[in-house]
Amino acid sequence: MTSTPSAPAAAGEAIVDWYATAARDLPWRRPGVDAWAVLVSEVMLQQTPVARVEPVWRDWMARWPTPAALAAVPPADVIRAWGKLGYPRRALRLREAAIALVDRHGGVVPPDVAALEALPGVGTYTARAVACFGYGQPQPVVDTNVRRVVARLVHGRAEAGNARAADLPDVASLTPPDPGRAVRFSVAVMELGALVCVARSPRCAACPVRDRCAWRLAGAPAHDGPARRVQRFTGTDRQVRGRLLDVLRAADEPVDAAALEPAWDDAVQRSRCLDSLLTDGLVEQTPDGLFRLPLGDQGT
DNA sequence: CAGCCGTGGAT
DNA sequence: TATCCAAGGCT
Repeated sequence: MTSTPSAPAAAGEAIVDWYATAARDLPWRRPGVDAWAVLVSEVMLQQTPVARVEPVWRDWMARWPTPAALAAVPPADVIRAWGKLGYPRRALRLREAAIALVDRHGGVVPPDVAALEALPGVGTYTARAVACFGYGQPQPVVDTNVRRVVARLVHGRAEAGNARAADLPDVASLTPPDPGRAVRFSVAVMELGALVCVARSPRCAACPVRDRCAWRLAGAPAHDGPARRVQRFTGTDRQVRGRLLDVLRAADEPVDAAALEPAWDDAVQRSRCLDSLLTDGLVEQTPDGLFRLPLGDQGT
């Protein structure tokens, strides 16, 4: 005897069916892509759009197809290969994760969420994404897209709040019971948020669950809570650090402090940012006081 | 937990 | 031109 599916579960099934027809053909989703390749893609995709990640991911996977391959190269190589994806500390953490995989996991990406979360640069989202997309586990995967879909579809709100533990049960309530469909649901609901239920101008006409969406049924009310503050960039240390790193990425040889002056006029801020880059391990100083991207062991 | 950590395309 | 915001993580 069959029980009537709950309304949320029916919505989840509809989202899985939609994905079968609407999914993008992204390289890290293709058959045969292993968990290491998935992990690299997920770290690169943290706060960086798909279109900018694709070519860099291809380069990385060609150069470093295994954790052991990446673990063997100096930080300077991964910082350069990271290019302009942004947040270059992610590149360092990915290399550190590769080293941890070699040291503690036999050079293999572990399949369990707890072990994944223990890796540098791998948090709640990324650990579950790797377990689900890399190993086919029916894990709830909650990113900014999923939280926005849930906010509208389930709660009738225009925008999601900050990430909370309560997001996981919300997503679980939508997830199909069949394990295979549950895995596809995790990627499907992200895709729905990325392509249809987007932040600025949602394309509700193309939405497979528009008739069940609590937000639309409520008349698509505007966001009522406090507007989430957007981070400034111009003039911040983030910009200055980026400029300094630009100079060092382009330099074949170590450079002196004078070579970094054109990167930013304010000497106080420039110095502070250089210090922070040294602290982060994105820059190192040679014995004679010059600056370069870190060579790690092979620099000595 | 609020603030910080890059970058560039779209609006 | 200014603002938004993009598959988060860390402190």
